[in-house]
Amino acid sequence: MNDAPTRTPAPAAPTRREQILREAARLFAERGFHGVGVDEIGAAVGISGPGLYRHFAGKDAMLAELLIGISERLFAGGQRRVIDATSTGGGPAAVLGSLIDGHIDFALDDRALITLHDRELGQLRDSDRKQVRSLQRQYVELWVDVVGRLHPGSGEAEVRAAVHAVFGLLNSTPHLGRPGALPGRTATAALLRRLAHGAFASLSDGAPAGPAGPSVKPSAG
Amino acid sequence: MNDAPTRTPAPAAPTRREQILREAARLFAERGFHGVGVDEIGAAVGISGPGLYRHFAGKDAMLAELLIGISERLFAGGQRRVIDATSTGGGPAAVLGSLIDGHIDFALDDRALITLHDRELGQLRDSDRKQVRSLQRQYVELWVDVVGRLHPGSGEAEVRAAVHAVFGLLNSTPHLGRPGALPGRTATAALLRRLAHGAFASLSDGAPAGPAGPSVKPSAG
DNA sequence: CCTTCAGGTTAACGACCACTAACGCCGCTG
DNA sequence: CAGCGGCGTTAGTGGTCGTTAACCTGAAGG
Repeated sequence: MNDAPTRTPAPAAPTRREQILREAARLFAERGFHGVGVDEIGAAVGISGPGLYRHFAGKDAMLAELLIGISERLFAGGQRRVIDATSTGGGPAAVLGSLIDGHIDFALDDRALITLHDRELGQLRDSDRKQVRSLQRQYVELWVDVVGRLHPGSGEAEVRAAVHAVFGLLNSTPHLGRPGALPGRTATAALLRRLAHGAFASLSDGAPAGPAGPSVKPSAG
Repeated sequence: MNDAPTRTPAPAAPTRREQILREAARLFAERGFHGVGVDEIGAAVGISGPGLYRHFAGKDAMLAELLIGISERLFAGGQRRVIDATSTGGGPAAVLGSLIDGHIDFALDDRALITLHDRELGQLRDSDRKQVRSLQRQYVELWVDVVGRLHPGSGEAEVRAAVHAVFGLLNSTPHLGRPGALPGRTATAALLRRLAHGAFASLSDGAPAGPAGPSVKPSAG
């Protein structure tokens, strides 16, 4: 149905398709899928409007390829890291550390895709959405497995929720893109790493949930 | 609810406006601002299409009122909690605990608004967007102040980034709305509280960033 | 009873937008 | 040179959607 692989499919897909995908991702992340017209996408790569249809079946196809690609890369990378860290004799702590590092790399390198990942899923056709969700679920499972092994005292539902919460933490990178943010990529990565490890560490802490003691009852707004 | 006589003009707008706003928030969060038509919003409250224009100047006005309302409530609530916790003799730890609890309440009670908060900001008119951003900045400042006081060893940029990251963590609630998630609201709140405190605690930990030791060098993705 | 007004209704309009049609240019290959 | 296929162009088309116009209804109020 879709355009056949014109050339070598995998290694060095040349220029235009990737260029279009990158700009489309950026624009979709900035203004939302429905907020961007095909003319804008075309203009962003130097061609105009319907010229895009020589490379993609439609606007939906671009989004689908983006979201499926993200999910695949996330899951494949996570899987690889689990295998590598395990095969080199690392325990669950090492595996989790590698997963965190990998996710941070992804979040820092592909902010636009991170944004799209959980924003425009509803715009996909049913089949594509199912595929993305399946990949997401498998990726989450990698984390739940290792976190559950690290914190046997926590129930699976709790671990799963914690994993999602830490995803939210790591995926916050688009919000800190301000001007004079952190010194650099390395510092940001280090900070996120510490925060993520700190969050997970609280699962087995002896410390209770609320150290604030009295706290202020909210009641009325 | 019926305490106010129906003739009071301005202050207590009765039911319809609020009803429309609630449904609009839900729909916008589900399918995005541009993904929802006015007919759908109208249908959700039992009227059809252009009837909404008796209550709002337009679709944009609904979104603006939603986003400004969220930001105002967030900031006002945070401010109140800082004052209350401080006046009752609480130190920075107590203040931070109260801020966290308040944000969790908000995240659990108004998932749709949390989603809109950082998703549809770009759709606002310039003046409205400025107002929302200003309120957001002031809210962040509340957190940065207290977290900075709790962790004097961290630079301001680092603290700011950590605050944003913890916001991402706490705002992850829309992603755990699955079927058999956590037992209940209380358990979810307790978990989020622990995770947030754990993340902040890592700022002053003696523990270095990467406890995984050797870890797997990622290089290419 | 007649007026007024808030809160609806349906019909229509205008803008926008994804997509298609028809055509042009250019570097191949034979 | 002929022809062809990849890649781009502009003009047009159908559909959707926000918004407005014109009209209706029912309750309050003198």
